[in-house]
Amino acid sequence: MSTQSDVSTADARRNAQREALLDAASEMLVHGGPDAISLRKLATRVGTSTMAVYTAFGGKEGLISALYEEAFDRLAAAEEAVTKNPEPLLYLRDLAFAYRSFALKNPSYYALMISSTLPVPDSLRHSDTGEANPTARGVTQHRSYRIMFDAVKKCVEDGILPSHHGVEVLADALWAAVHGLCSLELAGFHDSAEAAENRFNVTTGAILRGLLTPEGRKKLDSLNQD
Amino acid sequence: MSTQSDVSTADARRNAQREALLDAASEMLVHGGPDAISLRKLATRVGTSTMAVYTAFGGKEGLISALYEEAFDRLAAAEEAVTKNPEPLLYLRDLAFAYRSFALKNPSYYALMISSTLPVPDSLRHSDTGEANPTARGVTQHRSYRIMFDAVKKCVEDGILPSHHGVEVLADALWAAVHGLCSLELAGFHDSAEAAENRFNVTTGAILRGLLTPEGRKKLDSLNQD
DNA sequence: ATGGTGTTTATAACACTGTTATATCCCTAT
DNA sequence: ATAGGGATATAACAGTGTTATAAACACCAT
Repeated sequence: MSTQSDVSTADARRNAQREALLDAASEMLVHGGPDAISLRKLATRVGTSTMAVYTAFGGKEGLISALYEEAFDRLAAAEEAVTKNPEPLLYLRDLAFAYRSFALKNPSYYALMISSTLPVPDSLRHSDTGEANPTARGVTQHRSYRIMFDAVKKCVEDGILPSHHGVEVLADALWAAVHGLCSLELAGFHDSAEAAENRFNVTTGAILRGLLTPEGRKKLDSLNQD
Repeated sequence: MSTQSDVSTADARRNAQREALLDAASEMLVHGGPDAISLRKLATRVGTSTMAVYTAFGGKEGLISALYEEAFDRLAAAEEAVTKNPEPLLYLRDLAFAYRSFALKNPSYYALMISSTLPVPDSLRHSDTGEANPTARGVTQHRSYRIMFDAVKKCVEDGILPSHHGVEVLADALWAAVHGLCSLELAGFHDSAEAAENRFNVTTGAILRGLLTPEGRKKLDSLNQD
């Protein structure tokens, strides 16, 4: 490691400190939410000054922007970890469940992701730089959205879901329902964990059933035989 | 008014200032979101000192808690303004649309309502005082929730929606979908206003269709004849 | 009407926050 | 080895919510 770090010591140290800041910030995020991230406390925890945040991220906004991107990456990783069921409808169901699991296991990250429901951290608006930036419109280009989109697309190609609505509308419909369900559950709107899970299954099942083509419904009924 | 104010001048002035603070705060909320509410600016705007907020609301938390309650009251008013269609299914559809209209017309208030998806302003947690407080569990006692709940209940009683899931699950399913759709739309996830509206109708229609009983589906098909 | 009492108010201080200016240091490239 | 440039630490600035203190006020009993 010593020789390797000699190649470009400065860049390595920069990256190391950048990740150290990100790690500490994410820990503070998980502990007390986005407001609990204080640049001063963060700096002292990492053993540097607040200026490090400005050189590495351009300020607090850039820092939480980086956390925001990491949240989407983690969600994408959770979705990618889902074994691709050959039955596209079941794969879609598994993806929805993976989304929920992510939200429940990473409530702070999830809250950060959806906290952009209006304030929109400013730095996340259509970056005119060509750089991929997971913001409002940009999210639809991110893997986390693309994975579910492709799964819906497959269902349309197989004739399970209709094509006249457009794939985007179908994907958004499922996304909206899943997101709404997770919001409710994280806010504490449930009598028990089992009740929340049941509600999730009933709702996602209903929205899929309501969108299905006649052929899709036949297939669903045959699957429910098991 | 002069004689009337003589009866209890102090209380009247208190209430007047309380509402003045609330009005100014709501204006600041609409302009720049919850973070744009500064107690100092609020006080100077109303023509008093920051202490007024502490005597009237117990602090900033109490102030936004009051705004939070007002947001739910406004939503309830918007729902109550919906003419009660004798066909419960159509009434439910109109309620959902009224919810969306409220969210689009009052984005700041709506953002405040759903901003409690996790941070939960602390003061809004299950107030052990018997006082009705629209928080997590408490919201289900609020009119804004009750109106939609009763509409769903009516559908169950009419045999349009099944009873084996329980009314709460059905109501939550619709609520979650509508909320998710509004979140997406307010975050800017739509190509045009018409596209967003279409997506809203498709999704809410699908989730209702997916939940319907066989009798309910017949009724829906007959309604779609028009 | 007047004096006492308790609440509401304004002022100022406190402990924070993010940001920025400045000056030092370290590292790299010549 | 040395001049130059970017990163850093220190400190100051402009804010924030909250709190202590003391004056003003309204009310009630005498």
